[in-house]
Amino acid sequence: MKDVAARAGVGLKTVSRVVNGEPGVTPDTERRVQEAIETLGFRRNDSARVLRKGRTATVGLVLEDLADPFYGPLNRAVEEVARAHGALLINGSSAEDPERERELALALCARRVDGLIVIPAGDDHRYLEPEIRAGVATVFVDRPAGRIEADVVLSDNFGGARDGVAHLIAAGHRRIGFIGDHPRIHTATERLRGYRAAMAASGLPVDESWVTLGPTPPAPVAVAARRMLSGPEPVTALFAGNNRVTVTVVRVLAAEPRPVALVGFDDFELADLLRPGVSVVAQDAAALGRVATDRLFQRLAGADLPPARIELPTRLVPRGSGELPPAA
Amino acid sequence: MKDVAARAGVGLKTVSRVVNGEPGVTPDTERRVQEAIETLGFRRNDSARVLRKGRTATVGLVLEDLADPFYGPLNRAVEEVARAHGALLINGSSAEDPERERELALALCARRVDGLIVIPAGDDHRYLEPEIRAGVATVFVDRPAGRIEADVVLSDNFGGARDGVAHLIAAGHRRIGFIGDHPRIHTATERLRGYRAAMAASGLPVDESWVTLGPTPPAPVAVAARRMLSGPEPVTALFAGNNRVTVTVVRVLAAEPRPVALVGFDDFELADLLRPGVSVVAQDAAALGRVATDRLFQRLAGADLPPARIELPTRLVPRGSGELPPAA
DNA sequence: CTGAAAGCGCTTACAG
DNA sequence: CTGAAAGCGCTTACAG
Repeated sequence: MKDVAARAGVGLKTVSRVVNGEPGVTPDTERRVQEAIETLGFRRNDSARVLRKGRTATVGLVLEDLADPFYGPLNRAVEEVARAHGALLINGSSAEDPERERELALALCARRVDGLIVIPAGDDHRYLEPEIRAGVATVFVDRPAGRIEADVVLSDNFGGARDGVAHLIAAGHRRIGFIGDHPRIHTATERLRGYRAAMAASGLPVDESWVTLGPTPPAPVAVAARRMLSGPEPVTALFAGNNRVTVTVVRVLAAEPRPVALVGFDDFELADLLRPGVSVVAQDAAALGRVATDRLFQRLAGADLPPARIELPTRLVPRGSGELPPAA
Repeated sequence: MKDVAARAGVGLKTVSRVVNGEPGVTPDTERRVQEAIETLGFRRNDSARVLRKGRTATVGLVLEDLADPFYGPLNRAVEEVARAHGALLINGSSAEDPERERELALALCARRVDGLIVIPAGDDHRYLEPEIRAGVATVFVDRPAGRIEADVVLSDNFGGARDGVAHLIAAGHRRIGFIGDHPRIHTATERLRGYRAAMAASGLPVDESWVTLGPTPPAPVAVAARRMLSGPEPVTALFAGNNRVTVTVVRVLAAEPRPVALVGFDDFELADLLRPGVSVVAQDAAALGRVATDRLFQRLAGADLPPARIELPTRLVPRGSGELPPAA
């Protein structure tokens, strides 16, 4: 910038004005500065700008896995809202590891992101307290923060699971299995709570062998599903606790001799093209991201809001698998 | 940092040493500094650090759509390699708009990312020349750069499509349709070239009504597919030019009275669970991201490499739909 | 082992 | 309409 000023024969401030399109520069001066910028190949350094202005126009997003299709629309929605506010997005995966979540979130804070959106992997977020106090707007999505007061935007996991299980009960099922994520994960326990509530509401007992919470790679989920489907009193329907589980269960059911009813939490592409179509409790991932980021920018705009818990409704989508009657 | 130094009764440089874990500080001094950091809630400002050091330890990624499942694994692979080198990832979607790609790429450069990975939407990247000259390592992925010399990592689009179409021909088809993306997109024309090569190699004529290149939302693709499947001499097989097209074609075929063979470019989840399973030409999206980012960090490490074109092989995955014989 | 001075490239607050 | 001075929060290069 100094070089540009020298070459154009003007002061630093004038170059700054031209670069930022500020008023108060003669057309002639502006032209000279522009020329100098071109010939010198000048490119403004935003780091220096940030250092002076305080704001970075950057939002950080910590999610579980950039490759998980569930987070794609959420990621994109956050980007779109950020873009509408002129901000860029730095994001990274926690890989469901609390320590990695922490490192990533703190690295983003050190870069002075204006705001932080976190899909929590851990259950203790007190490490963010100094950052929040220092002015980093923070919103949690999909799961609540642990041990701190903060905004959270999530789906109605309890109600969605309850409705999905009630749907299976309405189709005549009495022995219904539940396969969900690790109990450390809030959504998993909420959905299990919904399952129990639906069963209780219909006066149905729950045999604890029908319930599994644990890691959701294909192998252990398949084992759990097959176990529930064997023995003298197998379940006649399954409720899958998330999209990863659902896909594995569909694979297991394809190899079963008799039809087994299935409702899954989370919608997924092509669910309607399978035979039978897979009935799901759909949540709106894009809306989660949009609402969270809107909230973030409200805070950045100076709104003095108390920490809120915003719950988005889910939607039951019947497609066939959830309407199958119990096998004789 | 000044406050910390004052409170600990040391110089600025000593605080800097402690914060960065540099040697040459007495344990006692270090303790005093640490205490001051804690009580004052000091957090290092990386913007200032960057301004001084020159490197930002940040990589920028411009892709087409953060929500597209094809790019999820690529995105994650880039992140993992960057993370292994201690760098964070800023990314954004071009939405297949050349102007938006340009804005995004230049915004990333203004933030002084160390390197840039671009999945091109446009076909003229001369706007990046000053940046590359100024030292921004740049690698293109999935599609080559336009009008500049630069590294590019892509799949063997020509060979993959040729093999896929040859596979359909081997099953007995002679009238094969091709539905691909907009001709502005390099992968689309390469795959079409593969289609034509396979047809020519078997001495089969191509009726131009069997070929459509254009936008790939569901509606126009469905129209094109239905058109090819109607009339007195309908195609008996379809080659779908990418995963978006394949999904739509599967939907159209589900409503067709007679079986139509299908091979799609790009693999997708659940392709094996559909009936028939969808045969595809699979490319390794994660490998694309990994190889590109490795190349980027080689450049950042100072390797003096000429611009290269790295082509990754594709793999034909037969699952049923591509092995269907022509309907009688 | 420790620290004072200069500078990274911008913007802010002023003065002319 | 224009510009000189000070400063954002660090690190570098040096001296003690």
